Amino acid sequence: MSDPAAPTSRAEQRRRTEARILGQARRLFAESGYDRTTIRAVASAAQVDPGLVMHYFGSKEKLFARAIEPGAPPMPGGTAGDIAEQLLAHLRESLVEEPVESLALLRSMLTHPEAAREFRSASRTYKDRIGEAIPDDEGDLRAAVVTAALIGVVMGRHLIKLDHLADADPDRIAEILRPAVRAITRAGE
Amino acid sequence: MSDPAAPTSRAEQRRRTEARILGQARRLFAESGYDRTTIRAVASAAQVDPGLVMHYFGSKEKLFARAIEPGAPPMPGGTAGDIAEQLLAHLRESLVEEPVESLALLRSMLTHPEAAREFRSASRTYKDRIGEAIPDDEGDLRAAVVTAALIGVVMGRHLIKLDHLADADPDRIAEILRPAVRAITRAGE
DNA sequence: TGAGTCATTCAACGAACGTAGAACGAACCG
DNA sequence: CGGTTCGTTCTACGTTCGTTGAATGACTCA
Repeated sequence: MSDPAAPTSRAEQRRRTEARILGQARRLFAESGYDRTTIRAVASAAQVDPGLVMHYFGSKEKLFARAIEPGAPPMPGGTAGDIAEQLLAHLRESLVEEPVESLALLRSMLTHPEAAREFRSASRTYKDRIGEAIPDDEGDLRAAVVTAALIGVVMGRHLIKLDHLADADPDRIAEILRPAVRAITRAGE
Repeated sequence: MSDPAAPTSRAEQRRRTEARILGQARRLFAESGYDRTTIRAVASAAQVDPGLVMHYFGSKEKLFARAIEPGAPPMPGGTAGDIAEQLLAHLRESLVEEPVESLALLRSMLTHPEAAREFRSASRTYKDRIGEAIPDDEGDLRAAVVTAALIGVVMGRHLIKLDHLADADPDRIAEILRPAVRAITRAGE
């Protein structure tokens, strides 16, 4: 079986298998959340033995941690007006395609304490940056409000699949939200 | 029949026990979600045998259904401006005290399919009513957007407990959101 | 008072899960 | 070529859970 076109070295094979497992884990965590996603199901989806998943990732908890690893959300900056536009742009991106790692985290954060902690700390720096740019003595609160509201919209579309929201044009949604986001962040005041 | 000193009739006792179980179930479902709340934990919290919970409610699924039974959310109506104010008033209520039944539903809707279905159908009539009042050819979308955004805020406060949002004054939050809600619902245009 | 209803408990089953460790076989290396 | 590494599978253990059916004992009512 001399196959020059298929360089299946052992290290390479391992990398591929691990990536396949992690990909299926992300997909399943995003679809069903932490508790309802079993190691067995991930292994089966990746066409691998459950024991192998344990061997590579150590535990279900560690597999989950890897699955929701930072997607490095674009840090906003600039004036309040700039930030408002950046928030809307980021929202639009999150609406057009499903950000699998983010959805895995969002799906699980209400039921899995570790996911909740991860999300809180991830959103903290994000919000702080926004809060600084808001010319108001309650900038932090405004930052939290706009963050929560936008997350609600993303969840409503991808996870809850609310009517009219699940299949609407992302540009229209962003358009509708623009004045709202600008109002909350006090852009242009 | 005349037992003034012993208010413990059998029927009465049963009603109380059932109510105690249901109350603890609501609390635990709201705290931990469907999957992480066990029949055993509910029974233990209600100081009762797990078998009794089954005997009274039939199954965990049916217990959950009872726990999230409609809280009859106030149906909005009137002009777009009226509705915006009603939404803000309802939001304020949901921020001051934790609406346990609603939280049980919200906490579980991302991971429990039945809860998701229940939430979608519950929010449907709610959104429809809002959509009708919005003077716009995309009123339905605007209704869905404002609903999702407000849910995000309630979740951010009670379930995720975002900094600055979890302990802020409900009136301030409603105040910050007023122009946003009015913009999305096109109130006063 | 005695038979029967019914609230409640007890013990146990079967399934599913995370996890551990032994075992196999092919790729690697000297 | 022979030994070793290592990717991978197999089998099984212990726990937890939803659920069940029999058993208990106090209340009800004729």
